[in-house]
Amino acid sequence: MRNKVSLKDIAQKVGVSTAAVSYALSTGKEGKVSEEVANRIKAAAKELNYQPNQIAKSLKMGRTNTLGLIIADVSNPFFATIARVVEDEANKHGYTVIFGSSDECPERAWDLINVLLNRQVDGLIIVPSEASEEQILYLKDQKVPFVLIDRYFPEISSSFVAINNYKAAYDAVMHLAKAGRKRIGMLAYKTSLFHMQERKRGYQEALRDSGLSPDENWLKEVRHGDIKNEVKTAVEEMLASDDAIDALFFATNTLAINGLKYIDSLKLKVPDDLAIVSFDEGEAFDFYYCPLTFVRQPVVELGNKSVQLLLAQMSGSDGGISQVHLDPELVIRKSSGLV
Amino acid sequence: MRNKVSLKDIAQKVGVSTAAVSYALSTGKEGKVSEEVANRIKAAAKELNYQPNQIAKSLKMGRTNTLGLIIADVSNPFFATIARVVEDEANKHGYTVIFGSSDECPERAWDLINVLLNRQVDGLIIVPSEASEEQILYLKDQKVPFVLIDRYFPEISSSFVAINNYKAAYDAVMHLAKAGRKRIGMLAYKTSLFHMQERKRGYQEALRDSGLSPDENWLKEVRHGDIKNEVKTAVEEMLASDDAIDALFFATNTLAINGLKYIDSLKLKVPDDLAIVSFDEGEAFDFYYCPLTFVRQPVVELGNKSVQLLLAQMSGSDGGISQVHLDPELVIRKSSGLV
DNA sequence: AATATATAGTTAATCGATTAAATAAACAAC
DNA sequence: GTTGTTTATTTAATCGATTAACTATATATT
Repeated sequence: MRNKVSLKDIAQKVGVSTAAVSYALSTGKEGKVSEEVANRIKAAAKELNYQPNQIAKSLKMGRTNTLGLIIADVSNPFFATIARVVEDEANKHGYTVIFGSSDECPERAWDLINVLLNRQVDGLIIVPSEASEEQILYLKDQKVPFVLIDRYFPEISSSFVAINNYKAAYDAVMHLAKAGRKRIGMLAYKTSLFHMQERKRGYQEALRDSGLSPDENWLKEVRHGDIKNEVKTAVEEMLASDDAIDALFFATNTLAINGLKYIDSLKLKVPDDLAIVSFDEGEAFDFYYCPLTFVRQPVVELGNKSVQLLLAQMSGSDGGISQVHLDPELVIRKSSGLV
Repeated sequence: MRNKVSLKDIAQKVGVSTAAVSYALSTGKEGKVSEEVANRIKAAAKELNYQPNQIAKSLKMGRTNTLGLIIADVSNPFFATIARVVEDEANKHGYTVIFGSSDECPERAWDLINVLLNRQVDGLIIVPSEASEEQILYLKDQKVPFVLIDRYFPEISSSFVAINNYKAAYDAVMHLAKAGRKRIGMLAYKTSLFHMQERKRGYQEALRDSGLSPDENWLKEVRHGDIKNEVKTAVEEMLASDDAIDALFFATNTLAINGLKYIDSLKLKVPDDLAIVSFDEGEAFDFYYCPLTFVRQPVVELGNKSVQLLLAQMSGSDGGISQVHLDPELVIRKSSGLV
């Protein structure tokens, strides 16, 4: 079909062995062939438009120069951006990225891991989904180089790049408290994943430290399935209780989008009726009438760092574990009612 | 490091040749080994957790079960969705997708094509960028199976899946005319790409057919570089002229986002001061105060069809060319001022 | 001149899976 | 009992590139 040109063809044309061709074309092997022959080989390679077969090279070398990336949800711009950043950074280092989305489903993540390992990726970057601990342990056991990103399991020792979720949530809620809000609600995902636990812990500690006694009705959790309706019900309840919330902290961008749509439908005004702080930004928020205060995650740094850690781990003899925490930034705008 | 288990290991364990193992484990070769030995082999494979090395398989078979996808811009949700759909559909057929973004830059597209071909992808799906004709001709010449998507070159005979851009624009502008608008502007990209020419043609014909004499100031084109400022200037001019526009048709979602932000800053009200129709939808529009009338492209069908055409082309003996035009749909909402 | 040392190139094994062809054993046919 | 056929299994070549080990010159050293 194509790419008929192999080392053999060049060798034949020039009248040398394939070994000579290989030496001549690979950098760093200069001494092996005379300059004159090397030039003839290079000329022939160019003339025939030789493109090396990476598959053959990979088989021989045991490396594919490919990284696998498993994100939790492509349709979420946060992860989509991570994917893009990881790809760029990997390319910069001569690596190709193959990626897939687990859609928060551990079975799908297993499939992806197998597909990627069968394709001999040199390493993996993973946003782990719930109940995927055994996958991580498996990778450790198999000594596959990998780095977790965005999320990790505190009880499993592994390399990861994540943000300080506790601090992010704490600062966000503290900010609402300082803005004079007394009844601050939080909308989170129902998951055992550590990053979400940390966000909830940050929320709770901030309430405590502000001298606000939390109402259990103020912290609602929704499942991944039918987000739209669950969010609606949750917000409804937070607003319906005797002491309805006067501020709401969204634990993720998807929660914020769904929550705000419902809040708008109630004709509630942000920030007067309800102050808002969200996790993450998003193009979607650009048209929201009230500029949102939000927790900005250092997505680019997260992505870049994960690639760098992975490459280091792959080349490093030690195979050491590095755990990186990056600090998010609270971007204060109108929706929190202070500016 | 990992995946130490090869056919050889199983062969050794069971005490047979690697050929026997290969036959026993590949479906469709049932008759080749006795059931008893086959079972022992399968048991050993499971026990050792054998995972076939796809690289070796690819080298031998000359197929990688991988498709390459080159899109024009990952940060554009339209293309991001296409990427996702293509990936899903390809997975369904047992193919993995490696993809990259040309960022509308032909040099980058060349790089990507080479990277993907070196990795022996079995076929390519491409959103061609401007001035990439020679790339397409190269692929034809090399007999690489490929399908263009979203855009194509009418002067080059190749398989593609695209929408009827002329009709989409014609319908959109006709709709504005029927809504009583007399001075309808269009904001497009400055590019020679056929799909954009078609959108402009649709706009112009619709004006003509509505008996509206087009003003040359009403059709503005911006370059990809500094979109934000160019859009601002363009919209400014369309509004400043003696007969300022009373309706505006955006040729893409990115143009719409930038244009609307600027229009909002002018305190113009949609649709009263200015009626709007946009190409494409997007999460970003969900929060726009006035629901937008827009041209909905059948993204899922586009993506699925492109994969199907490619697979057919790859398996097909004829290598025939199929050109598919899908029809977009005008979704009418408030911004065009008719509902 | 004999020996050591570069230099330039080739040979052949290797990576892991597939598969055509060869072989061996079991059984049937006449 | 020789020949033919079926069934089960192995041998060995192959895909394309890399590279250790080897060979054959040419050049340098003593």
